[in-house]
Amino acid sequence: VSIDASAQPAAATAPVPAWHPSDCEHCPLRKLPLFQPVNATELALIGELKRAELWREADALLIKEGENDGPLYTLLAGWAFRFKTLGDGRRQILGFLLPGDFIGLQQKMGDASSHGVRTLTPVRVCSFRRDALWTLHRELPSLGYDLTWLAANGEAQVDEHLLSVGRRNALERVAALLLTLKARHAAHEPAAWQDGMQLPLNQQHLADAMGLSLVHINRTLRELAQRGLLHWPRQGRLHLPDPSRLAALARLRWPMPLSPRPLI
Amino acid sequence: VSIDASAQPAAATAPVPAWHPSDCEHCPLRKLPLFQPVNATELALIGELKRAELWREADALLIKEGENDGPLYTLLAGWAFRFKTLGDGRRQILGFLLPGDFIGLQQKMGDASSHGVRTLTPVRVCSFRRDALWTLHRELPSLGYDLTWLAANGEAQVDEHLLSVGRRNALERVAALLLTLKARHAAHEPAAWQDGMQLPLNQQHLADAMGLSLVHINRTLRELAQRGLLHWPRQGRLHLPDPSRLAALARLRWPMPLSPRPLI
DNA sequence: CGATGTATTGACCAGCTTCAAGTAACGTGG
DNA sequence: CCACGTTACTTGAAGCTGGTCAATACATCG
Repeated sequence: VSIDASAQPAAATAPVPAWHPSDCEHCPLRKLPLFQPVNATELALIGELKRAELWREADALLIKEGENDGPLYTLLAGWAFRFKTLGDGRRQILGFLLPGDFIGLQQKMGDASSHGVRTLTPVRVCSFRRDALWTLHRELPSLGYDLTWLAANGEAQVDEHLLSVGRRNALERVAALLLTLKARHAAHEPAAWQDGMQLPLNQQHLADAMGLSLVHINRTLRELAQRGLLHWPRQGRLHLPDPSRLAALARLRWPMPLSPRPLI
Repeated sequence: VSIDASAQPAAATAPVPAWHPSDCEHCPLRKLPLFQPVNATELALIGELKRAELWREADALLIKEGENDGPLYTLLAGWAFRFKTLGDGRRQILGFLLPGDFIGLQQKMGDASSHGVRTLTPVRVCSFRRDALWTLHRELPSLGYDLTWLAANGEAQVDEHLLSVGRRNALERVAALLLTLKARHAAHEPAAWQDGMQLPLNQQHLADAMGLSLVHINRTLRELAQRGLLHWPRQGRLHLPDPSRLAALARLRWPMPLSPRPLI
């Protein structure tokens, strides 16, 4: 996929392009069982609040760390991650963002603490008007409820991640992360199970997500491979031959329950 | 403070006691600048949804891990903490709850992942009706917005915690945690700065929060004390003589900005 | 006074980090 | 088409941070 992102104006300065709310109806994401159905009224309001559909290249900064009035996005295609930085270069990846995830909730709600968002692949996003959060609540409480749901669900995901980093050892951490990503990925491409999944991460990303060093991530991956729990050829697709055994190692429930989520 | 919690019926089975919404107006928490003002309409709705005011003793389980239709509380007085467990006894404390914090948002929003809540001190809580979350959104979107704010703010707090556990060393972690608790505590008792703060935690709690062992927490505290950054006599009040130096050690912004939060 | 929970300290060890070097894959320009 | 630069991955050796085990001190409470 070759994308020239510079041809796209930045979100903040872009003139409002021709946009038809009806495009929302054809959003292929909504057809997935991963997402809750919406009624026509809700769909119409979401369409109204939409400002533009944008492309960004891989490794692009969607939201700057520390920014407190950043943009509001829904990720339509591609992967990204949230992160925080410690000033001397130490970086902690807080979580990964997959299609359908809402981006920027924290930025809009108080300036307390803030994180950055960076793309992992070329990405397509919906950008929303700055006042969308409040409008959604005011006009359609059901969508306001969905926003609370998304925020609470986001916290639950970070909770689980914190459990890993705080109390699991390296093998367990990597097992838990890869299984979680596999489960979330499978909800988008149920067909791709057989030939493994294309993970757009390198070992540095894994290290920064797990609070480990790059070197130790490498050793841990090789250990998992040696135990027959993982095949991940260079630049190739990730295979997890025995998810149940991995889940037992990580003390993780498997299969992982994924409840249908709102898509805004 | 001597409290016999067994004299109070469990929340789920309690008959609705005599309750006057006007009590909400006199809630001493609302007088603190930490909390956003509410108008009469909002106050009335909150009062309506309130079910009871309950006491719990110290070290009581407010919410069981794994429970997915648990109660909904606002913490009125006392401290508590959220935690997750790994099955073989390993426990990760996810965060600490202080008066004004809303408890149980995650439990109500999907069953994905769940955590427990345990009190640190004797505690007074408001319990809400099960459908309060939806009613708040439907009847008063401004309160629905507040709920989203609270959920997003909760995620931001866990984000910061995850940064500590993932990328700070033991000294930095403890410094960051104690400073954060000091800042939050000070918002409730601005007067108590001089003679230190009463922290209702033991070293095991610190260890489980920071992803460290009990022994290493002890050594870290003594190291901080030796550097003159901390005085914490047994069972006594915690003094942080030089918060700025602590903050520099932890690479934390100081003074810590605390924006006014909604109180529901 | 003994029982219990919490804090403290030492000795030893292991998991993980750091440093360093080497290999493989890929894109670019000559 | 090859030389080269760049990036990601791999591996070894050494060392440090933090874990485990175990014993002791201290405090509170019945």
